[in-house]
Amino acid sequence: MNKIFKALGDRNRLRIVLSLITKSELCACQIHEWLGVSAPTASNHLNILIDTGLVLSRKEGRWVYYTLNQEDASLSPLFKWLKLKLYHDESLKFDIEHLNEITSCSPIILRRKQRKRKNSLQLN
Amino acid sequence: MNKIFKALGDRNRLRIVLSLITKSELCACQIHEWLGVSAPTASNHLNILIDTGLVLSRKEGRWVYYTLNQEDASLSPLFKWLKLKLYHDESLKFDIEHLNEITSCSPIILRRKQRKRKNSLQLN
DNA sequence: TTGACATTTAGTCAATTAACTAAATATCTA
DNA sequence: TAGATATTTAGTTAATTGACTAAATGTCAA
Repeated sequence: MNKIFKALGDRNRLRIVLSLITKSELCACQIHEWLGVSAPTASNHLNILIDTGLVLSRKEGRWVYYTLNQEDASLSPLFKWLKLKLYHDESLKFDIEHLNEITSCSPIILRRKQRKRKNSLQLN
Repeated sequence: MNKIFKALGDRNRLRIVLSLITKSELCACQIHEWLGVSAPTASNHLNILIDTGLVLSRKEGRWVYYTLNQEDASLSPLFKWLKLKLYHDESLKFDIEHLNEITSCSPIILRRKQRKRKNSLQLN
């Protein structure tokens, strides 16, 4: 149980779980983009969440997709509480709304944009 | 919300909350004795729990008593989940059972015992 | 009123953690 | 098959944290 709280005690890992409550499935690059951290950092957080059993992953070629672990029934009261809290917290709702911009296109298109941005930064 | 998880992410603070789920009210010295940490360390943890709103305190002369914050209704699903988890976790139940030895006498008697122990250690 | 005593505050220190970059791995596609 | 690309692993570093001791605060009781 302590492991679960330790996992959710980090702001970015809590944000990942909240994003999966509202979006049900996201790929690594979407999460990394949304959190605003490097890909390795996001990967590390995701692995910690998987280790605690809060999150499940599914590999599809080069892409990895993440969902909440709905299979573990003992977690559902916790997820329910998180959902409730999310609805009542304006700043969290605002944070989550930015997800829509990222999920409005497919991960492939998102990645193309990310590369473009990176290249234009190198020109400066 | 993140503050709450940060608070419960520490093993000793989670133990305090679990002890208050089973004992409803405990004084600072009982908690300090049970956790097995110094009085200042226990005091610090208790203040963090009060700051998050998870715990309430009541001062009675030199003694300070702590309870769960049952006034905040939004916390009750969380406490309910903790209680459920506690019942299903053998190692936690075992840990909590040691509380009975500490709460089997009044805080005043407990303190007398603590002082006795400390004095006998200084003789060595 | 003085000394004992429950708790808190202040200050220090070692361990943990979360971030980053660089490099490795694995998979797709031209 | 070679190069591009999505993700992970390794290694480094700065910031945070949780523990301790010493000293301060506030309360009781002789």
